[in-house]
Amino acid sequence: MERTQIGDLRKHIGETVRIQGWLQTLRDQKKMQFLVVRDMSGLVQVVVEKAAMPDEAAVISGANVESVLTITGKVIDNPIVKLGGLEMQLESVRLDSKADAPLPLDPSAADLPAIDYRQDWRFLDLRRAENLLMFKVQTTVLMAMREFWVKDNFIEIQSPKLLGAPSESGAELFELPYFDRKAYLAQSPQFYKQMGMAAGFDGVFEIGPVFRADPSFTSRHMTEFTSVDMEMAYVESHEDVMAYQEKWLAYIIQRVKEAHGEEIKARFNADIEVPSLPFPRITMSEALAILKAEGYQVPPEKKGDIDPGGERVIGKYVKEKFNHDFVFLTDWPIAVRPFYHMRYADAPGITKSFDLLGKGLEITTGAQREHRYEMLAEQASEKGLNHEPIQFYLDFFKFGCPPHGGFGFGLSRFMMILLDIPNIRETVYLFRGPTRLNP
RNA sequence: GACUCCGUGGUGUAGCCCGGUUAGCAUGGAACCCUGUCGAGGUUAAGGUCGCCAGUUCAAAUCUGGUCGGAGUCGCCA
Repeated sequence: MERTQIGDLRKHIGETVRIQGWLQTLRDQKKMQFLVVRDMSGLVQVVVEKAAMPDEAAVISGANVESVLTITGKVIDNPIVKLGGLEMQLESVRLDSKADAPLPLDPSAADLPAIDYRQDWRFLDLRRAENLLMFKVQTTVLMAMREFWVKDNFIEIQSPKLLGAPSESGAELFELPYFDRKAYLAQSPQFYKQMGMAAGFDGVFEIGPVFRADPSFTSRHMTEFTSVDMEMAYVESHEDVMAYQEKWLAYIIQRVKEAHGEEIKARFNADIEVPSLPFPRITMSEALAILKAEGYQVPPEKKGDIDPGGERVIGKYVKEKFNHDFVFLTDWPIAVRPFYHMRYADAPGITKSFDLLGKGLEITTGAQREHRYEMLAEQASEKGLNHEPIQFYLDFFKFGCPPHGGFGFGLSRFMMILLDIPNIRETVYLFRGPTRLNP
């Protein structure tokens, strides 16, 4: 008999079907057994009259909660049953995998253990309905991203994560032995996605891991995370990149709303709203003025940058003033931007760059890139960078490279703001941080 | 790297401020009971020398110092 999804049982009233899943609850009474069985699609109550089937009842009595069962039985419409108004009358049962008792972590318990403990038992934690939904949503997000790009003839790339030389700063690179020399884990696909521009791919994107050796202990940092990166050719300015990104994001959110909006509301109490276009844009000098007017003191050593507290204030300001969850902060001073960001011809102290804040959280950095070899080389020197390790990169711009721009986007940070989840460790399959390498 | 807070049975917590009887509660696990239960219910017993080390004291979960672990904020960023 084929397996029936529990969520589809309503279509099989009166039929005998086969379900497979976890024993979530067992109420073992003198004459009757009531079991709640869970699969990815839902929950169902299964009833057993002990006297009628003593062998089956014995198997069930010996199975602990979270054991995996295969059950056949007849689907009965029964409005008295609180769980979906239907139940299955058991005909046969097979114990496929017995769970030990007690469980270190009960996926259906009302109280949640601390996040550190849950990470130790992540596979059990992931059995929780919230987490299943989280990854269903993430799958939809990733698919929508690809759909949007593929429709626009973007090329998907996989750039190497093993690097031969520290490039940009080097401070946050993980170093590892590589045969008889050293290698480094990529902290960004930045240079390699720009190579796609020089390669004649008009648009490229990459969704893949990046590694940052930052000893950051916050609710929004990881040492390994999934970066969503894109680069597009023939832009006139960073405005073209922002205009693209906001359409892209609105499409993704639209797809999430269609596929999961109601369930997200029920499980996370988060409203999925498709953002209006265009997103508000605020230049950095405006942002600093707004913060001043709001009475927020940016630490003086920030030199034109904004600290996380300031970003939250800007996020709140934009919500109140424009009723918008997103805001582009544009035109950052060169001091706080990398050498490859293009600068304004008429204002060389300002880059044609942006950050995207979602609900006050930084989820993207983007810019038009400097594609003129001489300018780029000069800006690298100005930042005190040795040309030798980045010469392969500078070469991209020596033999014809279209003007271009792009962005990097934090997948898990986006999941945080989408589902109103305060800790990034909740939004990632397995968390990696300075003190977390297992499981 | 800096700072703040936390560390009590498997899990979540009360007690800590104002040291002093068997460290309380909930949940989970075990056994038994229970005309269909549904956050099931009932009874019983079990499970902790209060992260670790040292100190103060007649006496420390409680006060002090150190140490380890965790959470968070900042720096850095996605």
